[in-house]
Amino acid sequence: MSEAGQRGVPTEFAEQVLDLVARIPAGRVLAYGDVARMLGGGGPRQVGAALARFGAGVPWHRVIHADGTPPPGHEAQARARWREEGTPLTADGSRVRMHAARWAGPQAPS
DNA sequence: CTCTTGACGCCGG
DNA sequence: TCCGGCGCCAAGA
Repeated sequence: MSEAGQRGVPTEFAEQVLDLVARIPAGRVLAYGDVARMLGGGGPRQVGAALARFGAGVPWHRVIHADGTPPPGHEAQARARWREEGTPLTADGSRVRMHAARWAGPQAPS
């Protein structure tokens, strides 16, 4: 009841994913594979699965493909948010400049 | 226990 | 630059 869209019970790995994604500063992004590596487990697919099921309460639009493209089924939503937050985008604004927008991690300064 | 699926990533054409 | 195929790992049926 506190959270909507949450199906079933999240695994511990899923909770770690949500926690890290919630810490990503506005205007910055992480790739699914980046999140998996920072948590030190599973793989990019597990991160995507966690966000697909429990990502309703976190800025999931800050987690994208390694090449800077948004997740299927939410391209328009993600692009709109990037524009709002001033995320570094390509000239056409269709994808994120990973090299510039990639968040260093929870320890790195903003 | 086995098979299929999936908000991915990388390489080759 | 775009498209397709293969590899990885865990959850679900």
